[in-house]
This record gives sequence, structure tokens and C-alpha cells, in this order.
Amino acid sequence: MARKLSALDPQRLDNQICFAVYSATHAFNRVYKPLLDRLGLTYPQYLVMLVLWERDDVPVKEIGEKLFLDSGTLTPLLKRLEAAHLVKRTRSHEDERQVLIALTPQGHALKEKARSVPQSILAASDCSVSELVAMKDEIVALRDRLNAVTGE
Amino acid sequence: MARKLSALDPQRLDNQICFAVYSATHAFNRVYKPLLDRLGLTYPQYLVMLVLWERDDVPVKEIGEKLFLDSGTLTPLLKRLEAAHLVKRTRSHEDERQVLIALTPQGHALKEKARSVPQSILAASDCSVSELVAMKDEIVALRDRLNAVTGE
DNA sequence: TCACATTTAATTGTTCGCAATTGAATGTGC
DNA sequence: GCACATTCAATTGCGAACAATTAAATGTGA
Repeated sequence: MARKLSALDPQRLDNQICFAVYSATHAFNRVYKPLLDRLGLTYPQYLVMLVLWERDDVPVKEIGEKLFLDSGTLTPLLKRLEAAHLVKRTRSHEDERQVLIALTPQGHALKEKARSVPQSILAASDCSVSELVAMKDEIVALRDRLNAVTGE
Repeated sequence: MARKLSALDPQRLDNQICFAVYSATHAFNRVYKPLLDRLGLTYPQYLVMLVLWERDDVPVKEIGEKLFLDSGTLTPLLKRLEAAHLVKRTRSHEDERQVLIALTPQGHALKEKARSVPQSILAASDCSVSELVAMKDEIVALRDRLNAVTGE
């Protein structure tokens, strides 16, 4: 009875989906850490590289929209990637307000070295691909509903 | 065809469950922000308060185990909660290594003001309770499998 | 008892993440 | 063409998050 009540108490930590998501993010980070250390990347830097591996020469704004991050986060991060010789930052000629991010040859080459990362994560998840895809789709749908409330 | 290939590419951002979880965490934070601002709490501080509202006079270690956080994160956070007069930090008499965290009367009182937070989140999720519970359980199970790999 | 390991918080240094502001470039309405 | 608003990146300041180290208290084995 007491157990049943607490299982329904919305103010209990264990009942909060947000904490589940929050703590899962940290758990993922701990799994990614040793894999990304070998590439010399942090997880947010890895996300930026994923964006650039899909499409190169992208304005900061567009990276921000894809990753839901702003310039306050991206500007110093991109400067660190530039210092690591993985990207180049140049002002756009058409619109001088924009800074375009392009991969260096080293940045391109890193994609090959990063190819094994997703399967290592899959292995650590100890879960079938189809289950993960289903979960991912549910989480993305939830995220998008939350973003709709706060206006993006 | 090309579309189908990219939908299976494990190196694509959109196919990564980790990014889904990562971006959902930020989406949740943006929804929580205005609600917690009224309480004078950040989200991690709110999590610590949830722990203390369930059980008071808890060592830092135990808070860390419940939230998967270490002293490097918790020590300064708890000092800020103490500065806000929500908790008190005292060395344990039985074991001088431990610091016990106890709620102040203001800390206790804040629980009432925080009571409406979960239902606001539920509303923003635009999702039934049972769906959210099912998702939460799946995410927790995934998190625990990931934590098992890295040794907690 | 005494050397040694373990436990617990605290500290230091680096990197995110975001709010708020700034400044330059661009777009607009008249 | 010119005042005005908007857009974009950069900056500043604060609060996580974590690795690595430190220091004190406690536990353990000989």
C-alpha cells in the first residue's frame, strides 16, 4: 500500500522521466569517453564533427540548429576544434555576419577513425538495433513536443 | 534508395539514440527552467532537493549514488544550497569523514511550492502518464545496462 | 600497536550549456 | 537614402560535470 502510493508519487525521483533521461545522458557519456579520448574529442565536439561529416562548410547557426546549441556554447568549442586542426573558420563572403565551418584534411580523415564508435555503443547498450531505433524515435518525438512548448 | 541507405547509416546524427537522449535532456531543462526559477533552484539542485525531501540528513556520498554525481559536482552545489539557506552541512559524529546534509525549515517548506512542478512537466510532455512510465522504464533499463559496462 | 590501504569530501583545472549583452552586417519601411 | 529593426557570432558570467589530486578519518593485517 505504502509502496503503491510511492510508486505513484510524482514528486519521487524514481518516478521522473526527466531524471531517467538526465542520468542516461551521463551514462552514455561515460561509455563514449574512452572511445572519444582516442580521437581527441569530447562528446559535444564529436556531435559537431558528425554534422560536418554529413555536410561541410556550414555556418555556425546551422550547426546550432541541428544540435540545439547556441553561439555561447559553439564559439569556444569550434575554436578548440580549430586549435586541434580539425576545422577552419572563415567569414562568409556573401554575408559577413556568418562564420563558415569547414573540415581540414585531418578533420575529414578522422571520420574513418570514428567509424567503429557507433557499434561500440551498440554493444554497450546490450540491446537490439530495432529496439534502440524504436526508443530513439519515441525520445525524439517527446523532445520535439517539449521544444514546441518552449518555442523551439 | 539513397534515403534508405542514410536511414541505416550508424554514423548519421539522426540515427543516434545517444543524441536523442542528449537533446531530450536539454529540452527538458528548457521546460524546467522557468518553473525552477520561481523556486530559486537549478535542475541539479532540484534533484538534490528531491532526494532530501524523500529522506533527510543524508551523507554526500548517498546523494551522489542516487544521482550518479561525484563530490566534485556536489560539494560546490551543496554549498550554494547552504548559502540559499535550504540545507545545512554538518560533519557526522560517528564518522568524521562524512558530511551530512539536512534540510532547513525553508528547505522543507519549499517542497510544497514545488508540488506543481511534475504536473507542469507532464502537461508539456503532451503524453499520457502510462506512456511516460513505459518510456521511463525503458530508459532506466538502458541506463543501467550502460552503467554496468563502465562499472557503475 | 603500527604500517598500509580504503573511504570520504574537498580542491583544481578543463569543458560544456545558457542567459544576457555587445557589435557588426544585413534587411525593412518610409 | 536613411532611420530602424533584425540577424549572427562573440563575449561575459555563472553553474554544472568530471578527471585527477589532496588530506583527513577510518579500517585491516601482521
